[in-house]
Amino acid sequence: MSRTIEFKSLAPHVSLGDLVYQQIVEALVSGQYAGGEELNEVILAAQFHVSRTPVREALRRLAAEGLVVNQRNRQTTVVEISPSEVVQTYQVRQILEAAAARMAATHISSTRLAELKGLAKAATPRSDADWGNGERKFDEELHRAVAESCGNAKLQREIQRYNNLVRFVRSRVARSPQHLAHGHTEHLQILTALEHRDPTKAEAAMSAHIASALQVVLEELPLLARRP
Amino acid sequence: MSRTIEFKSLAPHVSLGDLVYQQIVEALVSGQYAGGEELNEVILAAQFHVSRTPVREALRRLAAEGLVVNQRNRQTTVVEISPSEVVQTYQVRQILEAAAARMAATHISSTRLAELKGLAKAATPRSDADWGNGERKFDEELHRAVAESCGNAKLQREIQRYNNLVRFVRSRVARSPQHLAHGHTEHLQILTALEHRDPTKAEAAMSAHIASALQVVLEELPLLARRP
DNA sequence: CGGATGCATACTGTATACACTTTGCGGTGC
DNA sequence: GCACCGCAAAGTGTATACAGTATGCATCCG
Repeated sequence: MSRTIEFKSLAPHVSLGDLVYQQIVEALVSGQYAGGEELNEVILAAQFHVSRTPVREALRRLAAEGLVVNQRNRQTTVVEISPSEVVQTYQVRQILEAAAARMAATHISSTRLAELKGLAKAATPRSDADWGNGERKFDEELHRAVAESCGNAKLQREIQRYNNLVRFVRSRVARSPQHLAHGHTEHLQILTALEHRDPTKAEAAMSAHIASALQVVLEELPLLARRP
Repeated sequence: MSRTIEFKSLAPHVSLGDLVYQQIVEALVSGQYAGGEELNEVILAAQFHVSRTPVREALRRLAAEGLVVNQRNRQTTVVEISPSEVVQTYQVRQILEAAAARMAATHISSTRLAELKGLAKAATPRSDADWGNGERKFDEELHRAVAESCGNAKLQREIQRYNNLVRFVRSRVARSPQHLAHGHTEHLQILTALEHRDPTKAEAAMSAHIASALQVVLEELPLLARRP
């Protein structure tokens, strides 16, 4: 299994710990590690051509975010996601982002709204094969805009922090891009509620959106068992 | 300023990093550091009679929780809490715990409810000087019970993690114990809603409770300026 | 043949040494 | 006198050496 990793990047004032962290997150979120797999500090250090110190730093950070588990004197292991934990993760996301949507309805700037409308148009598929990229970008930007525009930096921070776990969980269970098409009308409803500056509707739309995303994911759950 | 710290405790399978972390949290939450104060790794290591490694670990963890800030190549500093950040912190807490209360209404066990009722009785003051301890214990246990009984381990974890920041913020601004007396009837309303298994009322009661706790704190805000 | 015991091994936990970055101060040249 | 340059000190970032702990295996005893 070739899992060699290249970087030693050109970034000047970013610590190796940060780089290693980002690399491992990317690897985890793109499904390169199996649930329960052991992450050996020495091996990782060799792969990244750094010492154990930055690797340890990254692993502790990942553990704090819930992507890996480390018990004292044991190798840290990639978290195993049970169906019930998928539900729990989406529930927490629902709680955080629904609240953010409610607040964003009164705080979001009109320029930001205009940006989103542009992306929404771009995401509308010309052909049916055309889904994918445009919709994914719209999805990401919408959620990001809601978090950034909620008017509460601490809530924004929690949402973005939690997003790593969400991406991790999703990468374990969602394979088909069907949820993208599925989510388009929901996204538009959220956007419309924001345009109308309607907190209640924005909250409800976001809540429904995440609930339905969970449903889509749950239908694919049998996949959970067989992972690389 | 004698800030010597004793431990080197008897705990067998707890790492020094954990111990240092707990000690610093305790120090931060009990107001032993001023906002903006610099936390020097070497000095802390000396105070705890350990090397810099566990200290660094603890500091990174605290940074992840938002109690301190560290920029690359700069000393980590204790976070400075502005009035607006007090509001933001309580808002996030409100979002998380109100949701937990709603869920706990359907999940909490009757034995747990009985425990809480016992504490509630014990917290009712015989004399007026008697507030304080009983009420604080009731408060803590109620919030803990709600988090633990919400039926979502991930939500519970986020609440407990966030609680460190809440305690930190509160320690900066709340001086008088007046909020304890103030909160008693609100606590009872939460408990009653839980007993009635009424999610909506439980959520509303918790939400109102935290909002009013914020109000009490805001009235003491002038204190924010002058800290040790 | 089964089980317990001791040892080797492979890790993580901690300490320490070294490198790099930032910053403030002092000297020097204009 | 002022500005700029350079250097030294202090502090963090990283690497590495050392210590401690859990675990599997082999061996020995019953």
